[in-house]
Amino acid sequence: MTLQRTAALRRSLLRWFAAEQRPLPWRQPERAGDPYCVWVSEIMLQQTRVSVVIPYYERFLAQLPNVQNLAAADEQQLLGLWSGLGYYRRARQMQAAARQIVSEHGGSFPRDYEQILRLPGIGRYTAGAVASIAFGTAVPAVDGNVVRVARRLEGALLSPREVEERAAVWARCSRPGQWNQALMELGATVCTPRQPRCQLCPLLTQCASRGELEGERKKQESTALREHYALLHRRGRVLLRQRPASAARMAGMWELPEAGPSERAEPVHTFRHTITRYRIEANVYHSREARSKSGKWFTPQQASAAALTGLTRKILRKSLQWDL
DNA sequence: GATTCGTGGAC
DNA sequence: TGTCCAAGAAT
Repeated sequence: MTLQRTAALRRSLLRWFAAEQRPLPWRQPERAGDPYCVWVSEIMLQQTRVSVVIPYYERFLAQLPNVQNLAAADEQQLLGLWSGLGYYRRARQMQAAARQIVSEHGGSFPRDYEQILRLPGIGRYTAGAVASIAFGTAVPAVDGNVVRVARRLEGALLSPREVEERAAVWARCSRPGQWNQALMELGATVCTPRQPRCQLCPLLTQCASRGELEGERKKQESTALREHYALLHRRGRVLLRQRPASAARMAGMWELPEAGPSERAEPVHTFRHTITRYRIEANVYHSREARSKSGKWFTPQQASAAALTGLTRKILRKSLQWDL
C-alpha cells in the first residue's frame, strides 16, 4: 500500500469516526486517558458485546475505581461483579495483574508496550489497545473487527500475521488510539460479519471487496448435555453450593446442588443454556433432602451480589421470581 | 495451531 | 429452534 493511499485511508476513517462514533462510557475523556479505565473496558469487551458490558463496567468502576482497590479486593466481591459476564478467568487474571502492578510498578500502570504485554490476561490486542488509547503509543490493536476490515479492504484472506503488519503501518500516526478505535468501530457498526452496510462505509471507494469475502466462515461442533439441579427453598432462602477452587471452569462460583437420581421426578422447569460448545438442558426439581446437601443459604439480596454462575442466576430469576 | 473458556441477542 | 458470534488469552 502506498503512502498516499495510507494517508487517504486515515483521513476518510478518522473523519468518519469523529462524526459517527458511539458515545461509549470508556470514551469519556477522563476515562480514555486513564489506563485503568481503558484496561477494565478492554478486558470486559473480550468476546463480549458492548451492550452487555456497559452496566458491568459502570458498576465495576464504582466499586473498584483504581488499581489499588482491585489488588486489595475480596475475591468473592470481584467474582460477584463479574457474575453473568462469562470467561471468569478474566477477573482472576485482572486481579493478579493489579497485584503485579502494585508490587512491581509502584502501583502505576506501566506505559511500555512490552511491559504491559507481560501482565496476566493481556495479550497483543489488549496491550496495543491500552498503550495506544491511554498512552498514545503508535502500536496496532488487532481484534476480530480489524482482521475482517483489513481482509475486505485488501480483498484477500490475509493471515493474522499479514493483518498485523498492515495494522502496524497504519497505526504510525499522530493519534493511534483514535485510529485503532476507528478501525474497530467500523467493523462493529458498518463492516459487520453478516450483511455489511457498504453504502454507509467511508472507505467504500478505497475497498477492494466491497462486501463479503468468500471463505470467512468457520464451523464448530457442539455436544448435548443433560443436568439436574435441586431447588431447596426455605424461609425465603435458597441453598447453593460453591464450585471448588480447583474446578476447570467457573472455580469458586456458586450454583444449585445436583439433584440425585431419586429426586428426579417431574422437573419444575427446564432451561436451555449454552456454554461454549455444550448445549445444556438443565432440569430443576423441588427437593426436600436438605440434610444430604452441603452449602450455604442465600437471601435474594445476598444472591444478587454473589458470584453466581449465569445459569444459576437464570434459574433463580425464573423459578423463584427473584430480581437478580 | 487447535481448543477451551460463558453468555445472551440477532437472525 | 439452532446457529452464529462479540474490542481474546492461555495452553
